[in-house]
Amino acid sequence: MERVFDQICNKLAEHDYKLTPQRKTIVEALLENTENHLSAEDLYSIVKTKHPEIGLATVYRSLELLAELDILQKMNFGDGRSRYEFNDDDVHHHHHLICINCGEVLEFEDDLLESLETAIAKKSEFKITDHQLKFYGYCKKCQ
Amino acid sequence: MERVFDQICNKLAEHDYKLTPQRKTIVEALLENTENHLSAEDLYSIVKTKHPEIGLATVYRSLELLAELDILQKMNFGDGRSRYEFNDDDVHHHHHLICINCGEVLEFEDDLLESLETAIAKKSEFKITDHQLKFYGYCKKCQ
DNA sequence: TTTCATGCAAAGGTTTTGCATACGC
DNA sequence: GCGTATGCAAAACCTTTGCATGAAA
Repeated sequence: MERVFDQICNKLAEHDYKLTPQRKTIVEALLENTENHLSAEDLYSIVKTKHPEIGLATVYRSLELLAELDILQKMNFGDGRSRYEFNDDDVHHHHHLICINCGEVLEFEDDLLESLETAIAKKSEFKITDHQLKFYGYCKKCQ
Repeated sequence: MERVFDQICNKLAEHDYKLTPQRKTIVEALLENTENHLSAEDLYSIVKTKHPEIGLATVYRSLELLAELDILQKMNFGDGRSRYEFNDDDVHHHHHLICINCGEVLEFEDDLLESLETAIAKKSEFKITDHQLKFYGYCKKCQ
């Protein structure tokens, strides 16, 4: 956990950004909720408990910055707000199962897409940097 | 083309909805721009040329209805607005290549995911109804 | 008539922006 | 001090909603 945190600090420093207390608190909140797919507003209320004077704009600006640096991935599950999670480049991608009834989001691991990706890249002449796979359906409870 | 149009009328009728002139014009605009991944606003300005008194709310309501009936699929390419395209249930799914520089969207066909889908469904106890796969990268021009 | 769809305007929700202040090197 | 980051408020943007009008069965 600490190592992840240090990596993030380094990546910020590499690009001449500072790890301000606000940014630090936001990253911590994300690290403590890796399974929750938090929105900006979610993070805002978590961070506010430790740092009551923080502004929502700072949360948005920090998230934008972290996504810019590929530390976070900005996701959209179709509920009108963006959600953020860590972007584990070195680890295999994981994907999402989204319940269209209750909104629950499950994750699953898969590396089947790597070969598909190279095939598509060749055919389309796209230089692919990332992919995102979502399955929609009904979770166990909602069927 | 005409057949597609009739199918849509039938599907509306099945569910006791009328094919009003506004809805008809919207469907026509979508049929004439199947490769363009139109947003509500895009459609609004297209439809306005043929039907100047139409309201933006009507466009949104029609799109919502058509998506509800699974005639359209509401998509999100990460630019803050929803885009709509026909949902060819009988045809194999197609997926999207999105250029993160210029925003161009290419489509590609693939049926590799069907087997993955059934495997995931079994493991997760989700009843999967749909999936969506997006590749992000740089298009030929932007590399 | 009765119902459903529309147009307009207003409201809602999320995200961005402007600007003065505060912070850290 | 100087440049960057912050907080606050306002604005921007997309989408939804309320309501009176209008069309169709």
